[in-house]
Amino acid sequence: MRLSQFFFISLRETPAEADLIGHQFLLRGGFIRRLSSGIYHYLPLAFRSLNKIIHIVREEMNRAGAQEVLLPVLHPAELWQETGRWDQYGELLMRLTDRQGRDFCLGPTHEEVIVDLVRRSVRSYRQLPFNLYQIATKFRDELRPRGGLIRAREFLMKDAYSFDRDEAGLEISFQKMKEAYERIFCRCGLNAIVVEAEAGAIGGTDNLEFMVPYPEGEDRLLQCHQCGYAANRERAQRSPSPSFQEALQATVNCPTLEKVFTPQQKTVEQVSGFLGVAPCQLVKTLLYDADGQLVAALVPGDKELNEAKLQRFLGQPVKMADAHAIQTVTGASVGYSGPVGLSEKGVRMIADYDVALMSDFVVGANEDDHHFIHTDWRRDFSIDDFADLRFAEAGDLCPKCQSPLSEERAIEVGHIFKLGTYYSEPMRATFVDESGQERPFVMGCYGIGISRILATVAETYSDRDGLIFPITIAPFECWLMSVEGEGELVAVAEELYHHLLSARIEVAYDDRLESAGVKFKDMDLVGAPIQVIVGRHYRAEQKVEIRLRERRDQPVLVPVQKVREEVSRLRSELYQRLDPDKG
RNA sequence: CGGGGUGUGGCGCAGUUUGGACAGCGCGCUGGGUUUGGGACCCAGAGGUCCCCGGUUCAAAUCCGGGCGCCCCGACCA
Repeated sequence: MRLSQFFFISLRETPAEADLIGHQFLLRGGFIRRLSSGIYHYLPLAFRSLNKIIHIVREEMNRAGAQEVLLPVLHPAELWQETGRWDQYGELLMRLTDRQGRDFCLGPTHEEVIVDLVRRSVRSYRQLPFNLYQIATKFRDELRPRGGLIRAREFLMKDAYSFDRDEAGLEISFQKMKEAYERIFCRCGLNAIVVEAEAGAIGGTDNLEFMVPYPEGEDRLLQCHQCGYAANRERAQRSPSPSFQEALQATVNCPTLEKVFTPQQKTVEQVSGFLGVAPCQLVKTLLYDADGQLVAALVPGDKELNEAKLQRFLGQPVKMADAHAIQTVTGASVGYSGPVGLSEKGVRMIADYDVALMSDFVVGANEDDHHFIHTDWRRDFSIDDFADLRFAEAGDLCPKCQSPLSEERAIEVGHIFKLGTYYSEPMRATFVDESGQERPFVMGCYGIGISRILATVAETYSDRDGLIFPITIAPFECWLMSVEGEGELVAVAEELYHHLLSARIEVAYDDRLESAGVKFKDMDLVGAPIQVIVGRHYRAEQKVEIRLRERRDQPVLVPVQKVREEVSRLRSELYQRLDPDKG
């Protein structure tokens, strides 16, 4: 491609709208432009990259036996009402009405649509298993789009749905996808860590996320470098501290319980500030409604309760008790709840492991404007169970091997779920098994953010001058320029351009009448992995300079006739690096 | 939805506090010339609903009221 004819518009200055480095380079390099919040144009450079990502995903999905389809973007409301997600999905769903007044949404995901398709087409276990996928634009009216392509409202996604006759079949489908995903991310140059995750709104049982560590990422993951345990923050479990058992047996050594006046002091910050104690000397009492039964969850004042853990422990969904329920059971308004005396009122008491280690702490007194100080759980109230209730954090102990966990931020690039019959059952999507029995399909679903991969690569591969693309998804494999706009060097560059094209190398040739400086800057900004320069070394000794974008300071000088060969060699080296079969 | 910020030629910004001058600067863009190893130089140009609506005033980019867009933090999140 000749740059003089290519739709390539780079920006000298960083647009004010971006503050992530990769987003800035994508904007400056002329890859993308914003149309509206969370909505982007993909210009030719970005589209070339996206197509390469798509090609990789397609190859690996096909290799794993999946088949590509293209499903509608516009979904009738009735389908979403069938599973209850029309209401559940909330504001994230882009809703619209057609001329007849019928409700539709733009698909944020396609479980309903695919189950509907399959239930009307597939009857027999003989037709199973299969896995259908598509690569298409998705719409989610994100509460807050951010980071450019990282979280957009309109984005490219690959979503796949597997249909099996039973759990064993699902397990096989799931493992195939896991392997395919590992290959895809490897080929894209992404170091994706597989972590356990919570199912969230999608439902189902097991699920794994593929996370790329990045300090500005919106997700957090916890990892054990000892045994390899890894989970996102929502899901990460922890072992109780080694002194937990002793703490259970310890004798009380705490001054007498005392009620103190704490007018208008409701939050942990207020109370600890007012009383002059550290937040970690408070115990928060959070009241939940578990299907009519009230549950008190206790966590240290400086820690955050993980509702998913509470639900998991109880084996049922919970919601925060409302102000009325709290008033009724504690006799006080929200903010003054405490554990003392609650058990007697039929509240189930569950405390985080950490609470066992505490003594002489502050709790709400179940009376407006009052707290207790010098509280001890062994003496002053009873606890039914200790459990892992709070979010894990760095330093907590691995649930598998008790080594300390580390925590880091990451970008989620893929997510695979075992759905089971979560959708097939309510939608009555069934097949007939060998014995003539109707059974619901056992499903899995598998997502990859295509445009998010591009964003993630941009974030994680750059230096101060621009992007540094992995060759597999670079818009061009090679970038060729001469330092002059006309003259002998240009003739050489022209010749090289044809050499490279004839070797089927994807080359961008900067034939614009720009100064050398501009061409160098643009070359580095866009980040094609191999750079070829006809310049002073040609003038001096008829040599062409070849270098890798990632190591600009280590060029090799070769005669014109050797350029094609050298570039080809470098190219295959770069591809090999990202080849999952090479190991 | 809560908190913070912001809106001025294509891009980045100044001017707004304390109303008044042709609404400025850098980059980019157009024409001409000189250049060509890291965003060159000279000359001459073009380009503006100062986010929108309303109000105050002799006078509004600037003050007041309302609205909208965009970015960040949080809530949220396949």
